[in-house]
This record gives sequence, C-alpha cells and structure tokens, in this order.
Amino acid sequence: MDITHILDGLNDRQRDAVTAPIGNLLVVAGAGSGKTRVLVHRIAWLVEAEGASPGGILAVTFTNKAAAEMRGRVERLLEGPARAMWVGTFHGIAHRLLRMHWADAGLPQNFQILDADDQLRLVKRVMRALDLDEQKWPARQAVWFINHHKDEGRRAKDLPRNDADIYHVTHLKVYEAYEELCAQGGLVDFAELLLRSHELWLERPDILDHYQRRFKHLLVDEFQDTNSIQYAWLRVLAGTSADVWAVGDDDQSIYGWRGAKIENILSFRKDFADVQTVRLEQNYRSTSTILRAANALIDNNAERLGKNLWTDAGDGDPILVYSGYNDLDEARFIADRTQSWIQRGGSADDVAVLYRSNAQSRVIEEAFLRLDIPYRIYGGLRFFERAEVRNALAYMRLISQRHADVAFERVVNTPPRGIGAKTVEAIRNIARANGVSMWQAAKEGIARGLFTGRAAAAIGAFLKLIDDMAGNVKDCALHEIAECCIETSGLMAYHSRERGEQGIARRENLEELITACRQFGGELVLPLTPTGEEAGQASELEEFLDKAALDAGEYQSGGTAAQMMTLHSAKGLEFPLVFMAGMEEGLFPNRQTEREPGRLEEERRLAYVGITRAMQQLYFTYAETRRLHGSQSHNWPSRFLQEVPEDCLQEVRMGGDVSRQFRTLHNGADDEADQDEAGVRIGQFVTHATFGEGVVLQAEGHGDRTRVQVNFSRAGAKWLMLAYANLKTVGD
DNA sequence: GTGGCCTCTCTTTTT
DNA sequence: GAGAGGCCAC
Repeated sequence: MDITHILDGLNDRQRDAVTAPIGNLLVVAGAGSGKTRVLVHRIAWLVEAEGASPGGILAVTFTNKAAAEMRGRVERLLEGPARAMWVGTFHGIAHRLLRMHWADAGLPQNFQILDADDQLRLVKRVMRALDLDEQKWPARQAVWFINHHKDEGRRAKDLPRNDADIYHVTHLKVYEAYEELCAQGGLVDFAELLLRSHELWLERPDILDHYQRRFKHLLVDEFQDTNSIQYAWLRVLAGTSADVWAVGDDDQSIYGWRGAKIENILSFRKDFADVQTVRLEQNYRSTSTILRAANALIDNNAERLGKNLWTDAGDGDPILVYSGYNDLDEARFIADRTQSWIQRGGSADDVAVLYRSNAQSRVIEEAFLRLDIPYRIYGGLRFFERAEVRNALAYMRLISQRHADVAFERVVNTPPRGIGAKTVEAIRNIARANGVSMWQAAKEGIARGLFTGRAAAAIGAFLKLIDDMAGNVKDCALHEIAECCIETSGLMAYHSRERGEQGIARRENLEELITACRQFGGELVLPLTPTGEEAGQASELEEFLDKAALDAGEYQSGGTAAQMMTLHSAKGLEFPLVFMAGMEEGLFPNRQTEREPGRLEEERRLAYVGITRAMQQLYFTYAETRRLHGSQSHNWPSRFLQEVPEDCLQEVRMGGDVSRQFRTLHNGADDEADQDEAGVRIGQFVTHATFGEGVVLQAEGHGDRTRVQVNFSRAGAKWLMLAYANLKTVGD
C-alpha cells in the first residue's frame, strides 16, 4: 500500500513520532509544532502501514471540538469514514461505557448526567438538609471538595472519618449525603463518569478483558491535562496488551486548578514499559520574535521538562505594547488596530482577542460594536447553560422521565404557577419518607389530601400539564417536542414577558433550541460514534439531553469575525494577529492565584499559551486603571511583560500627542495633605481633564517636568496616579 | 404565593 | 456589576 501520503510534508522528528514502532511513546510537542497533525497521521499510519484495525484504536482528547476535528482529519486522510474507531473526550467515552454497561456499573438504566449547575443545586439542597449555615459553608467549596476527591479516585468511604479538621469533617458529611442522593436518583456528575468507569474496570475483569482485547492502540491528546483518575483509567485499560501513544506539552498545562497533573507525564515514563520519547521543537506557527518572547517567559518556570522551540521563520515585527489609560481606552485601541488590519486587506477571522477572565470581554465587545467590526465571543455562558434553555430541557426531561427530580424541582414552579417553596418542601418530604420520586410524591400527596386546596389544585394542574404534553408529542420529531415544551409550558410567554433586551435574548435562545433540535438528527455529533452492536437503546430525546449535559453547546455560526475568548479556551488555536488584553498584576497573573503554591507558574504557562497563539503579530495591552467589579482599580503592568526580553517589545504611542511616562505618585502620610501631589514627566503641555467617576486630574505643563495634582473625589485616597498626555481622550 | 426592592457577596479558568 | 437571598406588601 502506498503510504507516502501519510509522511509527506512531515519533518524528521514528526516522522519519528508517526512511524515509531508499536510500543509506548511520549511525544513532547511544543506549541505550534504540529501536534494534532502528528497524532492524526499516527492513526493513519497504524491503519495503513501497521495494518491495525480501526476498531482497535481509541483516541482521547479533552474537548468535544478537538474530538470532532480529530475524527474529521483522520477520515480525510484515510479517505473514508472510520466509524469503528473510538474518538472522544474522556467524559464522552466514560459515558458511552456506562450507557452500555449500566447494570454492571451499578446504575439504573436511565441514569442522568448531572452538569455543574445541577450539581451545585443538589449540594446546596444537601447542605440545607444538614442544617449548615450557608454563610459559613459556601456550597461551592463543598462542590470543590467532592470533585477534588473524585478526581483523585476517592469516594466518601475512602476518606478518614475522624479528622481534627472541622472543614474536612463537615464536607465529608456533605459528600456522603450527596453520594446517597445521587445513588437514589440515578444521578452521575462529571467526575463520577470517570470514577465509575474506572471502578467498572476494577470490579469487572471480564468487561475490562473485553475492551483490552479490543483496543490495541490508545492515543491521548493533551496528556498534560489528564487528572489522576483519567490516568488511572488509561493505565488499567492499557494493561500490558495495548500501547499508549501520548502527546503533551508540560508548558501548556493550564488546568492544574481542576485536578490536572503535569506529573502524569513523568509518571508515564515510569509506569509504562519502555517508553520512548520524541520531542517536537520546531515551530511552524510564529515569527522568531514571538517565539523568543515565549521561550524567555516560560524559562522563569522552575518545574519543566525543558525544551526550546525554534523556527526557521524570520524575526517579523516586534511585539507591540500598548498602555491604555483605562479599560475603555484599551478596548478602543484593540478595535482600532483590528479595523486597520482589516483595512489593509486582512480578514477579521485572523484576529483574536485573548483575556484572562470573561468579565473583560464586555468593554472590548462594545468597542468592536462601535466600529462595526464583526466579532464572536466564545465562552461565558454557553448555550446549554442558559437558564431559559435549561428550563426547556427540564420539561423535555420530565416528558421522558417523570421521576427526574432535578428537572421536577427546576420547573415545577417555572413559570410561576402557585407552587411555592413550602409546597415543594412538602413534596420533597413525602418523597423522602416513601422513597419515591417527587413526581410520585406529588401524586400521592394529592390522593391522600396532604396539600392545601390551592396547592393541590396547582400541583394537579402541573402533573396534568406534563402528562398532556407527553401524550401530545408521542410520535413527534425532536424539535416538535421542544417546541411543545416551550410553548405549552408557558415558558416562552414567561420569558418574553421579561423586560428589556434580556427578554428578547431569552426568546431567541428558546427558538435556537428548537433549531438545534431540528438539526440534531442530521449531523449527530456524539462523543463516540456507536457501532451497530453497541448502539444504545436510548431514544433520540434522551440522547439529545445527554448531549446537552456533556457538550455545553459551543455554539457559533459562520461568517468571518474576530474572535474573543479567554486564554484557556484559546489553547490549540492559532491566529495571525493576537491581542493579549489586560496584562496587569492582579488580573493576570490573577490575584486569586497568589496564595496557592504553584499557581503562579500555571499563570505563566497560560501567558505562554497566549503568546504562542500568535503567528505574525502580537500585542500586549493593559490599562492603567480599570473598572472591575463595579469599582475603579489601579494595577501595575503584569510581571510577565518584564519577563519578555526588552528587544522583543516596542511600545505603541498614540499619535503625536501622547507621550506618557508615569511614576508612582504616591503618597501615604495622611498628614501630608488632602491633595496628592507628585512630579510626573509628561512630554507635552497638558491642561486638565476628568476621568472616571468624579475624579479630576489637573496638570500644568512645565516642559518636561509637569506638576500634576490628582484630586480624588473619595476621601483619603492613598494611591498614586498615572499621568496621561493624551488627555483629550479622557472621559469619553 | 408572588413580585419588587433591598443588601450582600463575589468575583478564573470548564469537561 | 450581576446574581442570590432576605424581607415586605399585596
């Protein structure tokens, strides 16, 4: 068979990785070194050169997007569908396994996936039942505790019961109660998917054996992002019979906060037999200036496997640094530069604006709107996470399974229909007392006259509503079911009654959901393509609901547009023009991470990921003052800027009228004055301006030395101010 | 039971 | 600045 097409265009190292003899291999692949390409070609190599059966290949990634792309590229390379191959996310594959082996895994056949929001609600309820003060015991922390231990493979029973630590003991109680509730309701959260399928391996050697016989080649993408349970799962599955081919980059490990273990890369070499290592260090993406910056920055991290990216590409332009006087100015600058990129013949598609936190996107979005530049925002609230969409899904869930308590609680009084907290509480109690679902409890409660007249009528109407809907949509297509739920339940009317833009947006989202349902059957993008023997029994409706939980619906329709996203979601992507916005201490590196050990290095890796997204031109921008959480804050430029070699950088000065130099102006001593003063050098004559809320800045030009008075409207302001020359822009 | 208004807190990243 | 929860009038 002619296999040259698999090797064409690969460099030597890449070929080494693709054609490595069957056996365990670790590919340490730097940013932009063709990682995905190599992985895809490896699969093709296995099939065409090694004669591997596609059904014996399992490829795991972390995001649905990556999985879909991988499958697409493999199929293009092999020139045909590879249905028998398993390609998916860890969660998706675990889910598939549990759907097929539900009984062996100790789950009810119709177990439901609990997404992050459901989980939080459930934990809150557990904590309320345990009489824990919500102020003192934030539910989020309990959720973190639970997930953290599950990610490490520990159930409540595996944890020490009598610990001196009240924090531990209390959370353990919550964990236990939560586990019990999940078991009763047949609920499986994200971490549980992994944990349980790992346990399935351990407890059912026959099933493990079946899959070990089947999967001979395991490929793992983004290996640095695996957590303990994923690693363990993989190790057990591989056993001694399969080879593992893993690609990763320790410098791009940015998910330590949710349990990812870079150490897995090191453990891999210890735990698996004869692991060969291939390094991909030639970068095909960026200019050498950009690479030099990235290398210098990441060199500040102590814990690294060590690797140095290099490129044949020329220097390219320096990285441009812009210091906005506030976040609005920063945003406007980014939009301006994007516009001129487009005017010079570039495409909006080429441009990405990256930031540390989603909250930063708004001002940038507004700046793009003002200039009429098309843009697309990734992240934030995803489609399937929006309240109105979740409400509609809950109705669909109830139609499919009446005993789905999570869904029941969610919509029993949404839209409001006279079933208040008290009544719901009563239903819950009946359910708990009798060990039945809330649906059943509501029914029995009515029959036995346990509710007041008004409540009984309201509940009865709700039960009937659901039953009627279910009857009406029996033979309907998925999108008709959705439509029926949205209309008949009164959700559409309820949400569109909401005032302002919000109501309009909700309405549109509900319509969008109907569209999504309509398209669902067509291009079924399941985490795994089931083969005939394995296809589950689930109805289309149930499959859709699973998908909604597992794949938050990263939703974007076509059209060229500049992209805005967090640094985290930019991993794996590349753009000719990249802006990294908000390069400020406190924001990036993020203040929250200061205290936790090791987190600064992770922030730095995040910066490394950001820088290496850029192909031709990179901008760092920051704002000297920024509105954050509703109030003004002043931040120093990020330390990461100083970690980049100075000769890679060039400061942008706006027009001729800006020349700015700033100093800490200081001040401190209360007795000094009610006016803060300091000498600030600004190149040019400046008069005065206002900016921010009631803050007046006055300056008088004396050539190079200008005396600036900073009057804060707030008493006792103790900080310093920065001086701006471009004052005509102030306050807009 | 509902809806409006108040205050409070919490601000990261997401399969 | 937004979302959640508490409180009060209807």
